[in-house]
Amino acid sequence: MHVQLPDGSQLELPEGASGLDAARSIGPRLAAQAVGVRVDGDLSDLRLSLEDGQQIEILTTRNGDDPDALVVLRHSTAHLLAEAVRRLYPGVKIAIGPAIENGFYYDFDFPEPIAEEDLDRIEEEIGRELAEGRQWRREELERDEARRLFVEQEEPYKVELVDDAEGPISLYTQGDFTDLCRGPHLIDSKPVKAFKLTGLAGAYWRGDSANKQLTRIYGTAFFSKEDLETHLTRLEEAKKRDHRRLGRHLDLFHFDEHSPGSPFWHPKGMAVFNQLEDLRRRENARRGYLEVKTPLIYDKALWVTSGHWEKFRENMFLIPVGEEHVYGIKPMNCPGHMLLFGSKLRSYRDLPLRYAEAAPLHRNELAGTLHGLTRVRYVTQDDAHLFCTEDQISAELDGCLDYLRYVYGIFELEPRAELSTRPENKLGSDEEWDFTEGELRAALDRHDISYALGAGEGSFYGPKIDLHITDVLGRSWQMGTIQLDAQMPARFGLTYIGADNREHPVYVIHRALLGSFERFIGILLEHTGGDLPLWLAPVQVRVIPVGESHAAAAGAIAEGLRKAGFRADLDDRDESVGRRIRDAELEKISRVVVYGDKESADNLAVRERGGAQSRKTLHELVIGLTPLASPPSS
RNA sequence: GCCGACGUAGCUCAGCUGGUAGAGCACUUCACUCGUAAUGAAGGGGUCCGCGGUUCGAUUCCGCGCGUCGGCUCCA
Repeated sequence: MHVQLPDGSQLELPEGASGLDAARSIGPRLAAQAVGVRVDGDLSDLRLSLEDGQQIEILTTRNGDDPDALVVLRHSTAHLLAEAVRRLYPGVKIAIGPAIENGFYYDFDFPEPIAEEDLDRIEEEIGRELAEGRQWRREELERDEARRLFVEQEEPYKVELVDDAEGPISLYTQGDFTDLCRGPHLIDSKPVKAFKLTGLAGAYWRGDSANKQLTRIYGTAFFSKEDLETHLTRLEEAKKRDHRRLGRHLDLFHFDEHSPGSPFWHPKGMAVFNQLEDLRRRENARRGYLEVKTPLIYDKALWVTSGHWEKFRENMFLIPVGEEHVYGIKPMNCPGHMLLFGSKLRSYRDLPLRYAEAAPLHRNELAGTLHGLTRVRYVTQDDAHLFCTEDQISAELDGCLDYLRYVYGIFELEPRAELSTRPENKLGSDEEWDFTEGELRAALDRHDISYALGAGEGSFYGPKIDLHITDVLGRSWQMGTIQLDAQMPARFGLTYIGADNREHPVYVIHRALLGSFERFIGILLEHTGGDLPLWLAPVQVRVIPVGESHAAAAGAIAEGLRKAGFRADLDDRDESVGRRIRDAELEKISRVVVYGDKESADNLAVRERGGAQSRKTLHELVIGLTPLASPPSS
């Protein structure tokens, strides 16, 4: 038979030859370095037989940048970890241990809890395994045989996995450690040149909080020590861009234990926040949205009607009022907007009706989930509810997606779209969900937006198009969301009078495009490293008088810039010019005007962040900055 | 909420095995009046997260609570 190599050449092999055989026939060095094989684009095990006509690519220890090569390395290292743990901790039960982005983990059920210090001795044990050398053997068993093996080994989690598996079971054995595993794995442990156990965490069996919590050990591995060093350095660099750190250093916001999860916005942070609010308000007005304001607290009865009492109560702050009543602080704007819509009879001529409100929302998020600005209890969404007829749904979705494209384009952010479908605790029938999910899917297709499917991740009242962005530490956050809802308007009995003079059901599109201002600012800080575009920057121009005698004139320049609509300040501290320039750099201020004996309003020394200097009149400075001082228009 | 770690000056952090605390930056004052990334000197500042316990004595050891960090679950 023949297989095709990456350079296009054909390789002749005997029937049933494996990827490893192919590597050997090319050369012994290639075979010695081989870690896996890509067959027709998919990662596969070197031991598996190839078929005639396949395209193959041998992955080796030299493919340190190839995610597939690293997956094999890390997955095998996870097995070494499990072997070490089982030797060191008799009675431990093993669960699963896959490769993940940037590393791997393995979940264990320890008889006694372990602590982070234990990682050192586990690392040493893995080091011993590597010194001895390990070879992996692959075998396939029938399910019954595999089940018997893991029952004998008293590995209940593995037995459960075998029970759920289909077809023959593949096993990998290194040393005296055998694991249920789909593979692929290394041939031997020589390629594991650098590894590190990076963390310890609790993780529920099968990701379900109703199940037992296991202990997860995280680690990473590379084909060279240099690659590991590079990885660790990159992590350190990333931490410097952490929005929580930037928020403190740039004096944007802080948190206090008296109100966990609720940011205190400092004047400079508020300047950023307000710019986003202005963008929202201006663009909403252009697109036919109507600004409203609805109450922050509502009687429990409203939450019962909306379904929040049943589905969302644990996440709500509740206030007892007198003996009889309980009020809930709103975690979402939708119920209030339902009441507003229902406050009078609506005609088809009124639709679509687009209510927008960026009200403060409070969600009692679990303590362990709070995370700087990206997960807060005090949330402000750029929220809107679009009330429309069934016929108007697709046009309204088009409007949302167009708006979405505009707003993310401004920030040069490229979110990943996800279609989140009906969850287990949904309201409404499957037929209704078929319809709403279909509408969202069609809208995404119309706009040629590729998306992942988030099965079961929809809101309890409707499916969603979600937009996700990754933070500086590689964590994915949901930003914007567009949700199509037939449930809530029905629960509120919302209808409109059609041209036929009869009542018809109303649909609602819940949409937030930035998501929340809090999370958006957090992500934006990380993506820009705090170097915000001029229109968002808290201080756009700083004026530095050279000496005391220049303070008044320099102050007038700053004042002139403020009158022209810029956020300008004056640094007349009793410090050297060099010192004040340095501070402006550290504060990431875009433009600095140094004002001394040589300067006048017609001759300013302007320094751009980074060092470029030029001379301009005040007028030229204003004219030059003006286009940068507002976001690109749609 | 769950698992693990951590909590010392405004910030970043030192502080062996118990004897009431330090540095750099920041802040205040004074001198210098300064030209594009740190002028010098002096000074002030701490219920060592909180509450209990052990001890002659607790920042240090133990328990509980609160908060933060890394994960899990959940979510904008």
